[in-house]
Amino acid sequence: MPGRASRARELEVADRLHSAAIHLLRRARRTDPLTGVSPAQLSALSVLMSGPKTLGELAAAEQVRPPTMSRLVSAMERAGVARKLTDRDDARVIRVHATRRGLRALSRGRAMRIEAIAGLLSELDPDDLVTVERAVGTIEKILGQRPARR
Amino acid sequence: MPGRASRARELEVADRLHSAAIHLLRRARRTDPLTGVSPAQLSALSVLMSGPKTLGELAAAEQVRPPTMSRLVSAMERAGVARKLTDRDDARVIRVHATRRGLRALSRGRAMRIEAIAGLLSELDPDDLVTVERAVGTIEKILGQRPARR
DNA sequence: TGTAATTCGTTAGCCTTGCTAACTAATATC
DNA sequence: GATATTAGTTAGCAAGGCTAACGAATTACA
Repeated sequence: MPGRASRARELEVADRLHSAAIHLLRRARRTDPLTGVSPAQLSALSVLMSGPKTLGELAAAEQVRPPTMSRLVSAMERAGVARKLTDRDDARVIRVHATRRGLRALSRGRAMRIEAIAGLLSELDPDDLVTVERAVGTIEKILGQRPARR
Repeated sequence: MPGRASRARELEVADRLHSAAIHLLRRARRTDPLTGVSPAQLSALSVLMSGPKTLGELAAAEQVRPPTMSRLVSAMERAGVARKLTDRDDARVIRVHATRRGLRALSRGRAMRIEAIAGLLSELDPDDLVTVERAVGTIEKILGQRPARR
């Protein structure tokens, strides 16, 4: 059983990990305005990439409330990056599709973010890159263990 | 000189790092509504923990524009978590201090986020924790942050 | 079958937090 | 002493989060 010392270690690493994640994402987001599509829209589009979703599913995937997603999707439709279609079997349900234009914007925006982070990583020597890669795998693992809930 | 292969590696790691950071922060943010202090205020307070900063320094540290920080600090002052003092030697300069109450709010609110992340880390075996710790140090380095607390 | 409960999404209205442009006040420079 | 620069503020806009309250569609069931 882990004792007090490892608990303190976990807290300290958690603190720094938290901070690093915040600052990393801030850095990555700097390129977003160049896409013409907002960060929230890009994020929603990335969910839609795997296929149409109902509005509620999309809200759950993005961990926002239905009204927030409703407004976001309306804006996306106005921007021409998504379309709303009423479900054939249940007229309460709205199915949201990414348009071709939306998918193009997604890959453009995403590429810029990834590019920004990759640019930072290119400053690392190979050993450090391996360390980061392993840590990411580890974090993916612990995030996957407890499914998102709300 | 690094070749094509390492470039591709960097892009792949960047992609996964980006995604991991997003999901990690989503998880951490779930506790925010319980704090009573807004996320932006919490983040600014954490910078002030190491001592007073000028408004400009604070804006730079938080990677926001001066007007954004100006308004945030005013709100923090109204909320009693920070105070603004004019510099003795240069009357243009505002020095921002965290109040005792601000520091208490910081430890309360931040503790919950850190707690959430530490809870995830506690599922790791010691080797994996070491890997994450080293990777965080690496990322701090390329972001140009102090490896110290935040 | 007809009424009541539930579900899905929207509308309205609020708050926080980004931004730029344009300003004031203070300091530095020449 | 005039001018330029610097620090911060004000005003006004937009995005994106929330809750409360609502309408429409569907489901459950007496």
